[in-house]
Amino acid sequence: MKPFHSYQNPSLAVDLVVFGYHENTLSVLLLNRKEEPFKDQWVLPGAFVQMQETFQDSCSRVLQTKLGMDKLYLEQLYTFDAPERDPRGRAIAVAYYALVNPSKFEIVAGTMANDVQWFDIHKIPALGFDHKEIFTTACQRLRSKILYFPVGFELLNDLFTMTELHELYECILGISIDRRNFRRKILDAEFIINTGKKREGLQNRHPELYKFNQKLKQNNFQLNI
Amino acid sequence: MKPFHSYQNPSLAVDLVVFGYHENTLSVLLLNRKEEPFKDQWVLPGAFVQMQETFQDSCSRVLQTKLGMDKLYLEQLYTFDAPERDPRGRAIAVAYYALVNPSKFEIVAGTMANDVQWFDIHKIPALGFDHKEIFTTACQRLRSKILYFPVGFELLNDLFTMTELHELYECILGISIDRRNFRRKILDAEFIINTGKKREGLQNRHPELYKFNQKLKQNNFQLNI
DNA sequence: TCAAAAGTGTTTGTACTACACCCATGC
DNA sequence: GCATGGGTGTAGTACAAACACTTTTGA
Repeated sequence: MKPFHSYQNPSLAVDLVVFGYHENTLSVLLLNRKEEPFKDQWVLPGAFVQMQETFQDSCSRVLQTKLGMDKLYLEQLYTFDAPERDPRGRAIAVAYYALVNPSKFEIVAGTMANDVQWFDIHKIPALGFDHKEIFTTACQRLRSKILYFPVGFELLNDLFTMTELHELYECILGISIDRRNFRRKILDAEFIINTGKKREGLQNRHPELYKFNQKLKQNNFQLNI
Repeated sequence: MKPFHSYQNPSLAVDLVVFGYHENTLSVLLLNRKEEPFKDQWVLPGAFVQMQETFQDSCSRVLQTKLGMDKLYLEQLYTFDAPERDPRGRAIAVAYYALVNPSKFEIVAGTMANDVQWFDIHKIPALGFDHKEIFTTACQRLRSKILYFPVGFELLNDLFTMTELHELYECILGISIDRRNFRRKILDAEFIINTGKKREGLQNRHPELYKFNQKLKQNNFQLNI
């Protein structure tokens, strides 16, 4: 058995769409490039895949070194292969998306970028490479995923109120959802568990606190919203 | 702007799960390897991605040269990156799945394989590499895709009867579906169009012939079966 | 006692399920 | 005329949509 020929292989990178939710706004993390190509433009964070690394490893490395984050919800999105997507040469991008609670982390620009910032997903600037397309794909995936898997909870605190969850769904889906029907459906789906605790110290009635149901039943629940 | 460093990059291949439907059986195309690793074992067809090729190009090349097929329904599935998946070294596989009407093609083993054959998806042999996992992923994707996109029609002739379509859905989903409800739902979804023609020369009542609706409405229809 | 947000239940309509009969054709 | 498969309709049920009142809290 021979090892691989020393073919030339396309370069291989992971690019990350990191979603964060804060104060009723869904945001994505962008960094401003210090170097050509696309110097001083905003792009998705990413890194070349090292020979011994899994994609997950590469993603963790990006999140850790560039952003000071780690151990997030991470899911492979799609692999982008347009030959002209990188002016430096043939480059394949395996896109992942991550969900973050920004209040748990503090972003750090690192040495490789001018700046790192959260952008409201409705107000993102022009992006370098084909990152606009990757971003759009990620938004679509998130919207469809949230309907059949309790994925949004990564964006919230461990304990959250029904209203917070409701607002998150409205924000991600971009529609308004009847509060009472939403409650019934999300409880029927058994995505969440009532902890019995309440959030204290508010002006109004103290809302019940829920948590994500770790042991959720496997049968592909479809949340018809 | 500098070109890429001469990093060593993982080798990059496409692997194809080619589904065919014939005589009420959903099959997958496997080839028997002539060389190590996994010599004389069955694997999914695949090829290394050339520097100037898109993944689609690579897939077409596989289908054309190894199988004598081309221009099929083709969709990217997932990118597999386990470091040990290929004993020759680090190799990334971008998996695609394809849908074929086997009666339109004749498979050819080519020079690279001992044999190429259709296998009933319920009776596939042990597969080399991580191809079992790729195959399983493809089956799941096909099952979920068929419920919200008229993807199955690629597996049938251009004109087909309602019964043929019904049997195809039962076969792919592995469940039995009420004939009359199926007809109503598939027509409501506007996946297909009645051509007004009938299939002649049968022993029994001549069934109406349908065709795939090219201009189907975009609003993500969910076929609740 | 008032304002603001949280919790709860009912009615209505639509869509899925289950099911049985008639029709067309070739032998 | 009969066997075989193809086409059609309806009653019951379950779930989603629409909607309003009561409760809790702090000020």
